[in-house]
Amino acid sequence: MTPDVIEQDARELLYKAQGRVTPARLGVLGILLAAKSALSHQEIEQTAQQQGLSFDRVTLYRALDWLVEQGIAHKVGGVDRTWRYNALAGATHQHAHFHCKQCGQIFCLESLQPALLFSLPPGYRVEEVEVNLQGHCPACADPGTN
Amino acid sequence: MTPDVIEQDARELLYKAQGRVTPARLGVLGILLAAKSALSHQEIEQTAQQQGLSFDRVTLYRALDWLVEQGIAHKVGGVDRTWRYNALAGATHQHAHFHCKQCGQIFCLESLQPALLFSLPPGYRVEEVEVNLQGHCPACADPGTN
DNA sequence: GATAATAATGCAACATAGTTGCAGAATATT
DNA sequence: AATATTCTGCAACTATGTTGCATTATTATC
Repeated sequence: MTPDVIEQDARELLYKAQGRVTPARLGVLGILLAAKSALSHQEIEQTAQQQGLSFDRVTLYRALDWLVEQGIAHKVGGVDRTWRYNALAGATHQHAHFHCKQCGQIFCLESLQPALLFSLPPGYRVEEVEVNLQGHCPACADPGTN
Repeated sequence: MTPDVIEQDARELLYKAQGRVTPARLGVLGILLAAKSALSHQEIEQTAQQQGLSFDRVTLYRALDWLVEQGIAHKVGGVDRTWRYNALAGATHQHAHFHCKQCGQIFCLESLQPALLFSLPPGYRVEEVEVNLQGHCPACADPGTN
């Protein structure tokens, strides 16, 4: 995806939601769409700066919250206890996340889902599932293949 | 378990570890041993106050870190992105946690473990697993039975 | 294209979780 | 009882996240 295509995508997504299309939201959503893994607030801020964008820390928090509210982005709790965000392009809400200990990236594992529940003790009513795996991602586990 | 038995247990565990037996460590470990679920730093501090114990916030952090280092306690990341601690009486390290939305308690689910890994994409090397479930615990889901 | 209503932004200040350095106090060892 | 070592408490600090409010930008309407 080229930058312009991403910007266009971001713009469309924002139009569909009820709210205003602002540079901050466009920028943030663009960054999320371009990212291959979930980004922390800090990573987003840095990327924005590299792109010449600049907005307040608070604005970023609010833009992210808003994107999550609108169902455009996804807020995931990583192993380091900070929130990360990614733009879900039609992904289901409940899926596992893999945190690579080496490169630090977080990957969504859409496939790892149904195997979970069958040994749950009786009486528990499960409403949300969070699965965080840690280890080495394919690229870091076996650098030869890339 | 009565308070004295717990204190005795705590004392023994501390003796076995290499380090000093201090009131703070005894108190903290006692609280953890008496708890049915994983406690946050804040909850431990409150409980300690109720018992007439008093130590600095920092001391508590350090005591907890030390207990974790010694393998006496277990540090788990809850859904609210804060750390919680519990004294693991022979429990395996890798098990799921259940966070009750109503009573806020966190339960360890020792049974929920082996079903996890089989649909993982190839290439990932998993070294740690964190499973956080949210919902209603048996007591809150069906108050009649208690 | 200008105007008005509404919504988003920036700033400052605050809240909470957690960390670090260091002097003084407590523990274990002899 | 004296010593070396290790904890503790204090103060200050960092990082993450939140709130209130005045200012600015967006969008719908004219």
